[in-house]
Amino acid sequence: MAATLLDIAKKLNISIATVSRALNDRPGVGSDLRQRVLDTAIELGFVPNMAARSLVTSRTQTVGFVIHPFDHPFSSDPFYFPILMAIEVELVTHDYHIMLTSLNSDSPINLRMVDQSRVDGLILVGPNLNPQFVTSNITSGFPVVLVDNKPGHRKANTILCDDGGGAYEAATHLIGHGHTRIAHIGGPLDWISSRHRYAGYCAAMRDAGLEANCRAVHKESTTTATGEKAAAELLDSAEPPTAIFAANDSMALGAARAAAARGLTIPGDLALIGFDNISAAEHFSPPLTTIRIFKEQMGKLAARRILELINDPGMPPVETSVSTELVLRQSCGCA
Amino acid sequence: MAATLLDIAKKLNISIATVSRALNDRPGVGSDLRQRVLDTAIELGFVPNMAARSLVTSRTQTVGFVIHPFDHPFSSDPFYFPILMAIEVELVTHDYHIMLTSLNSDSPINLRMVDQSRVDGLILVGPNLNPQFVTSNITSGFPVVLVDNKPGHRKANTILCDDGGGAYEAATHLIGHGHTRIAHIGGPLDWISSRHRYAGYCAAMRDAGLEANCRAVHKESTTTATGEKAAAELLDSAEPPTAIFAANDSMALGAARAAAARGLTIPGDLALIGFDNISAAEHFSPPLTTIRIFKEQMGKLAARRILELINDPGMPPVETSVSTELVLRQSCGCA
DNA sequence: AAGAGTTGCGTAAACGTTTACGTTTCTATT
DNA sequence: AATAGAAACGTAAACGTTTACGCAACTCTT
Repeated sequence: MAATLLDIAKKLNISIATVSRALNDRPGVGSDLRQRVLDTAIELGFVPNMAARSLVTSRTQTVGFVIHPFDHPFSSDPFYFPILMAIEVELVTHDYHIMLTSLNSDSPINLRMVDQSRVDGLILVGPNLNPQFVTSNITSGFPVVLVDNKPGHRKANTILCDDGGGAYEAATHLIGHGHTRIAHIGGPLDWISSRHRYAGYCAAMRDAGLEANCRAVHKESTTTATGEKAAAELLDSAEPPTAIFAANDSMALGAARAAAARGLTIPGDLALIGFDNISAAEHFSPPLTTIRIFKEQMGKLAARRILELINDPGMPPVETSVSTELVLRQSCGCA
Repeated sequence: MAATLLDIAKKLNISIATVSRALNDRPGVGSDLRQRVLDTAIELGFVPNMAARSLVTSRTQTVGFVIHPFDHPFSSDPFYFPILMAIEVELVTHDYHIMLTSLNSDSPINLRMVDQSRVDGLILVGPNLNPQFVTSNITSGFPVVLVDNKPGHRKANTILCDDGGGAYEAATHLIGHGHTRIAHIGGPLDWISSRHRYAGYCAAMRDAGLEANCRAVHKESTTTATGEKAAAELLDSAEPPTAIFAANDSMALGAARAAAARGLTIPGDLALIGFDNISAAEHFSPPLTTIRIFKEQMGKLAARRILELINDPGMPPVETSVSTELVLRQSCGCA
């Protein structure tokens, strides 16, 4: 059905080699003939067959996007969807496609996608991927970039947001409102983002001389329910905090629930800042102050990085951190 | 690097044809030899090269997932992400992969994905896809299934949720609470889901003898802001409604804002029901009564349908509707 | 004007499968 | 025991590209 190189060649009484050269503008074909090839190519609606091409070039012009299927770490909002779409938009401008695969903890370490040589590179997303899987891939020499994940022991191409900086800014802002007993509700400490956010919080407290007041509780999940539970522990303790910085918006909303259950008003009795800027944050009452993550930017950078690696696999690893933004609303105590 | 059929053949002193037959368990190879082939295949870590295979079979074992890049119709929650993941999970059990592509309104009608014969079928998702693109694809004979979309004039393989039934149940529930002046805030009427939800609402009113009280406003977007605007119009009118059924949760939250701005309490002065059951609905105060959509089920069905079509392209089109569920919380007036 | 270099094109092999068609060997029928 | 048929395996072509190599016909130097 679809036109092939041979169809064009026969129509012009030339060889398929010349046709191929003309279409891939490689040297070795006269400019007049080249033009005639181009013309009849569009006339016949020619589109190169990818299977044939990649059989000989061993290039597929496809990158794999690997994600944990139930991975909505810092919110029940699908966190990674905007990143995925941004990657796709960027890749498509370079004639690349994206192949999706989910990988839960008990999946085999090897991806069929790469074994069958369906992809030229891999973008691994999220902190919940099997660490053994991650390291085995980044040491394989196969082009890999990590998003929101980072192996501790080895350099890798990584795209993160500035979790530490964002957390520092959030905590500092609460300090600026006059709070001294500021607590932190964090995520699992084996997530790089949780560690960085916690570290940013600690640094801010230290720089303000409030080191002794540091108070953090880390849970294994980051849902609203666990946020509520964590806040309950803090609020029911001997010296309850007057402000809470939660590692994500969902937990911040949970904290607000715990506060409401104890008759505490926000931000009067308890100031609150989250992280992520999910859609619910804006519509909450009071509207939730939070840290915005530029996910589109992260996706774009991930896409560009993987393309660079594919074209030059020898490049040394680079870690990239995208800045965050404090978005002020009312839960922190601002007007 | 990767082992090929020839490697196995040489190791066993047989021909690649026999190896291929053994691995694809086709007849024509003795059971003892077949076993030895299987053994050395896993010994050498053989994985068939997809490019070579699909070059000769013209099958890629891949389906394309097409989505409008800024398509988060019934909420700012990425609506289609759970559907996408469910499709992937179902396809992977059948050794199929999924290739993602975004298609905005000004994209060319033809998908590179299919022209380059990278996919065996297409799943088109969402109401915002170019209608010309949709119809040109479903008439092409190429396997296509639609999700949350349906061409008016022609039969197609379609997966919808029971928008009409869900809306009917929502409106009927409000009527059960004693309301008579129930308004509807709807989405764009060129979306099939908007039309069905509107129709369900109308049917419920009619069946209750409240036909004369029907009152609907449709906007071009479905964000919180437009929900607020629509509710404002309704609440500021001569005979304001005592209950509102919104076509999605985001608009319902907007309506709650408009109510709050007018000093109206929920559900006392204004009862409210949404649609979708987004995460924010549960954490809103009061918690939002809404209609739950079984997106995972929709994805699973879409995946199965496309596989059926790929294996038998001649099958007559089937329209599937997944039932919805009323989830009762407080915004409707329930305890 | 003879040699060297360049340009334009064709020939053919290669990528790793699947599969139609032969050929041999085995089993079953008479 | 002779023959037919089935079963087991090999040969080779095909899928649609890319690309190394070869061979002309030019263009340029001296």
